[in-house]
Amino acid sequence: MSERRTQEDRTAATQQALLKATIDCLVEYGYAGTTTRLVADRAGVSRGAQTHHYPTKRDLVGAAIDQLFADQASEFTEAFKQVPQSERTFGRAIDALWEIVSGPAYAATLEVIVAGRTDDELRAVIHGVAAGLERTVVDLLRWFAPDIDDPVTAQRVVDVIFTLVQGAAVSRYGGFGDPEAVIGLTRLLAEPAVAAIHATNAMALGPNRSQEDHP
Amino acid sequence: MSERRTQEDRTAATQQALLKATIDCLVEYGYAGTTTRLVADRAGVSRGAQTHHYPTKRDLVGAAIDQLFADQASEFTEAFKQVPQSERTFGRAIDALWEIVSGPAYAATLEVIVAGRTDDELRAVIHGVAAGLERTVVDLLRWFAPDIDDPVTAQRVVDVIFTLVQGAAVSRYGGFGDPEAVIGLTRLLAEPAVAAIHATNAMALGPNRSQEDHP
DNA sequence: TCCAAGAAACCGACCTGTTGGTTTGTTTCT
DNA sequence: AGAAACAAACCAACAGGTCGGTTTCTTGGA
Repeated sequence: MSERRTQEDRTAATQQALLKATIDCLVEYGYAGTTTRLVADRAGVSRGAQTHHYPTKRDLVGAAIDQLFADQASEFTEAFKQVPQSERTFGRAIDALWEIVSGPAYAATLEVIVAGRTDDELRAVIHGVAAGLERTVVDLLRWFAPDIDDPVTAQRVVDVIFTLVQGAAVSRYGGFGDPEAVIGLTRLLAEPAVAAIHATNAMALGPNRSQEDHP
Repeated sequence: MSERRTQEDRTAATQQALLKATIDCLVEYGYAGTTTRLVADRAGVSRGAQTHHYPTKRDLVGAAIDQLFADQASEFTEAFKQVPQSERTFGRAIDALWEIVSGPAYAATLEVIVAGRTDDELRAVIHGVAAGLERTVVDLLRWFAPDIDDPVTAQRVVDVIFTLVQGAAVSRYGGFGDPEAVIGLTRLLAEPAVAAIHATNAMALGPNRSQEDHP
């Protein structure tokens, strides 16, 4: 019965448990409702251990945000990767996106985004990891639209789609409108919209955003 | 110096001050940071008075939500009404929408929406007033697109636009993407999209949403 | 190989401040 | 006089954070 675990293993285990519990609590009770005690309990970890690994609540939530965004990135990649080659249309991508954004992970994400609105340190953390997640999503979605060569255009299309799906998620939380219908409509219009963007791309968009990231 | 005020005046004044202070606090400190003491202080009202008019925090915030959504409705109407007849294009409407959603009122709204996600009573209040606000916005935007006769289509278009703008607002808070660019693009694509919707409207959208509200 | 000493993980009691809500009393209008 | 609006003291609950002490692993010298 003697299970001798290395220190590294122990820290990894409890930290993992804590972060998972934190994310769960964010989903279930919101940011304010996510107390350190609750997290510790849920993680099956003593409060002392929690404070040892994450001295302050911000440390805890900050680490959880890192994990959360990383998880989301994997979730995206996973969901997209398993779409058969033949079905890689924009509509399908939107479906996948919508499903993910409807899940618990995005609830937690929205929670920290809103919390970050009035918490400078938190916001800094979020903005830091947001860029990475965005890059992942962009790369993935670009994968779904190989016909778009211009990286700027691709970026814009992805932006619009993601923005729309995100807005739909918020609408659902708020009880506005009919998010499902919006998504359905978006799915229908996605491809023609891309064409339209291609058409308007050369003109009228000059002034802003001259610099762009390049591989 | 004796200013004799009627009871009715007094209650109206302090309640008004409290609700305004509540909304301000929501904007500045978020839902969790909006404590009853803070609100009372900011309203220049004793805590006793506050508890007299709104015995519980939920009563306070609930009333504030009513006011908030009513304010938003007026703000929308106001902003839209003062757009000259000649400029009533969808693009212009989107600009107005974006400006409003970038303002403090929407920050407070998002705050309570997210809070409502994990607070049943709050959510009930929000869902209650959301319908009213939605109706206002729909009516207003329809005003900007008189060529859309079909109420179902009009509703859908408005839904999409509002969803997009809302998503852009959240994106900005989260540090995602380039919300301004998304809005710009939306403005460019709005009119062609309407045409496309008109084209696809007859087909493929049958199954869901057969019933609709009618004037 | 063994074992002492150090480091890291862990534990739970404790402290301080704040929260929402209650209660008791005072002022202002009716 | 009676009711309301208002004021402030008060309370229990709970938050995040600190702290002394215990257990578990690691390490390096005999």
